[in-house]
Amino acid sequence: MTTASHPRSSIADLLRGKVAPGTPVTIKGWVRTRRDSKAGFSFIHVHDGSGFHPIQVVAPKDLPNYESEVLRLTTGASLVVDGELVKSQGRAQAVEIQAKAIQVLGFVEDPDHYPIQPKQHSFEYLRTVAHLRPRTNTFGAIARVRHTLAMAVHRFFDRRGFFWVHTPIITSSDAEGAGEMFRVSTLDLTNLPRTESGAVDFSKDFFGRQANLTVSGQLNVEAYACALSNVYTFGPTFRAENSNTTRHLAEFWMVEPEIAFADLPADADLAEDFLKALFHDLLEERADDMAFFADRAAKEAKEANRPDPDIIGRLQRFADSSFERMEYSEAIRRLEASGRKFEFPVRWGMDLQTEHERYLVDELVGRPVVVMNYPKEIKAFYMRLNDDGRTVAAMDVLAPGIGEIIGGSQREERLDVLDRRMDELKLDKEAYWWYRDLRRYGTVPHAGFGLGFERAIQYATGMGNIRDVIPFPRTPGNADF
RNA sequence: UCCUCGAUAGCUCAGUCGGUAGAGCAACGGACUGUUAAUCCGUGGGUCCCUGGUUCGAGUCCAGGUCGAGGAGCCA
Repeated sequence: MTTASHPRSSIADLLRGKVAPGTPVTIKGWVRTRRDSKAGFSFIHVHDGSGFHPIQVVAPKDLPNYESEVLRLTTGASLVVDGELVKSQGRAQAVEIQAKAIQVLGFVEDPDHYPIQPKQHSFEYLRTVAHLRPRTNTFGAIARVRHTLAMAVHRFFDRRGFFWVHTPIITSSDAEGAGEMFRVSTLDLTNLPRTESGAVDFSKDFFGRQANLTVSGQLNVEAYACALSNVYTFGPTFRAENSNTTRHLAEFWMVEPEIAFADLPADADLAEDFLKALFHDLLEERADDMAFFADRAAKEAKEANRPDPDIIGRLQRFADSSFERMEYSEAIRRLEASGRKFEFPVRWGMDLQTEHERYLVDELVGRPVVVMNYPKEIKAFYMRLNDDGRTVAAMDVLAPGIGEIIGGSQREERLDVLDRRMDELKLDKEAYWWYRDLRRYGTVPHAGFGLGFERAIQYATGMGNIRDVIPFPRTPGNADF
């Protein structure tokens, strides 16, 4: 019996009723649990990742390998089941598979030490077995949700006539201002070439100059927006910050649309439509997984004596209600009028701290808030200077319970103003020669934003730690797997 | 990077006043049952994170270190 010749049914399809009871079927997957009945058969829950739920296989004792193999199956073992889809006599499921033959592909060596047991594990522990954690309910669900959201990103932009631009992973921009960068080099670290003055001679390096991993595709994608009008980039992004939090990764994925002939309000509208479309599609396409996350979050909240976050209702409301728009100056006024004692005192000109964002979103408004037009001192050089001369057309989208999920701006399209800003910040204009060219040759108003993809997944699933919504997380001191 | 907390069986944890190691789950053996992370009985399983110190004696106290988590900052 060769497994390759068997057509394989997806367990999700079988449970969904795509196949009529009485039909012969073959499934392939991994054992979740096994229960034996002395009445003459075993129940095996088999999972193949196609959906949230496993399917129950009934293995009768007259199978030739019942004693020798079926009774030795433990959690994690892989197998092929040939049988018939039948209506279940049990209560917990509509259909099950009456096995005619079971072929074990792989037993679990040393079941006593198999890291994934049919019980609740701590996420902290599962991070140490990142290669096996996708076999759990939670991480399987996250993988499917992640995929669905990624597809929804592409679908949203495609339908609106945006083009996906593959911006480079390796860049030579040395001061994009978005954070510390990882160096890319082929130099021999034990024997570095030196210039006459003793500095490292990067002209001998692979690219003939210093190179780094990208911290943002924005500057590059602007070039394509100034030619194709509506574009976006979606790919990995790298920050060498020593951040140890539940919402930072050294390697994460970012979605960055860029729209030409657009101002900040248009940018905010796009961000709102975009997020709503993502969550709408997610609720529609991954109901089984989302029900699991909602249950989990509800149970967790109950144990901690907190109100149920109501993951699904929250996303539905998110998708149905409009985002609040608020000027930065207005946000400051509201914070000052709150009567709250904040750890960081509120004054115009400061950046909003986590505690301030929480108050605005969770307590004051209760739904997503777009804060717009920040003081220029706390924002990047490329953001468009407003007529008041002291604010720039920047925005942050703050989501309840998670904080900043999107950061964006209208870009400075006036060369003279851009140059003045770069001078103020002592940036090397030569290094940005091509970025400045975009303003010299047929400049247009344009705007864009960046969505932290993992943060969107966190918000959608209620997962507390960003390291648990990416398959193999990279954080300071950790690049295992 | 700063603050706080933690590390004991495969996993989750308990371990009193410093006196030489425990539970639940998992595994293994058995009983029972169209079972549902089944249930019941039994068995095996330990570098108590590392190094040093105090002590007759350290899982427990002290010092240093390693690793992890939560919060803050940076940000997406």
